[in-house]
Amino acid sequence: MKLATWNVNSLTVRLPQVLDWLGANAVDVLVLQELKMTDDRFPFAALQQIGYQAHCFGQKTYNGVALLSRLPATAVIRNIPGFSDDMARVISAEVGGVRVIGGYFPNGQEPGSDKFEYKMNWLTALRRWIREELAAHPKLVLMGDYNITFDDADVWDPVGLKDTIHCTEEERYHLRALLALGMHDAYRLFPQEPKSYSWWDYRDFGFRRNRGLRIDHILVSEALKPLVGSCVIDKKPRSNERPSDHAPVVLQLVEP
DNA sequence: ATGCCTCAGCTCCTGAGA
Repeated sequence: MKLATWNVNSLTVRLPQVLDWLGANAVDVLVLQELKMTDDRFPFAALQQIGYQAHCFGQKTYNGVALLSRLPATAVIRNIPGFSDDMARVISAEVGGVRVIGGYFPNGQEPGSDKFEYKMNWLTALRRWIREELAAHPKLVLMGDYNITFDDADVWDPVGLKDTIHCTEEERYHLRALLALGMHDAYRLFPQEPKSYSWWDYRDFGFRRNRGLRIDHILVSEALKPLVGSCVIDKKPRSNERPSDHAPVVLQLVEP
């Protein structure tokens, strides 16, 4: 079973690239972030034609997430139960015996801002919910655009970007707290090239100079950890014409 | 350089992203 996450930064613009990518990468589940479209514009038909059913949770202009799968997805939940939120950031479902959660974590803008406080509250609510979900569904994957780096290895300029958004101790505390629930950063279960990132700024030739951050993550539960065969960042789509600024991250689960 | 790029929309500028 292959699962992937990709922040597409507008599905309207990126749909052809998503269809191409799915044609070349036979994943079973793909979660998307930053659709930037309402549900009535979601391309169900185009995805169905290439063998994917989809559940979406859209929003005008900002945010918006979706879960695509070959097998039926059941018990679909939108956003974090019990956490009132007017932004569409989370979609989750049961697929092939695995609880799959796709999330577009808040950006946070700047430490000390209202948006940063919202990010902290959102992360606290997420963790409370994930703790419950893990108890009910031991085989769980939490993936998406976390908008947080784990440590300096995830940052192209750890000195210059110290304590800036995505790199603060407060944000990283919440990432480690998810690990403390028994989750594992699938990417770091394997040796990886140094300076591996999942996002590069559009400005100043960020991708060409590999000035990036690793902020898109796949966390797997204890029960799934032994089944993780590989976890890779696919940098190819970042070289497309009109690319998303994020690359897809792909997880391979093997049979037990 | 409170910009550099990209996207959406109350679209020829602004807000937001990261």
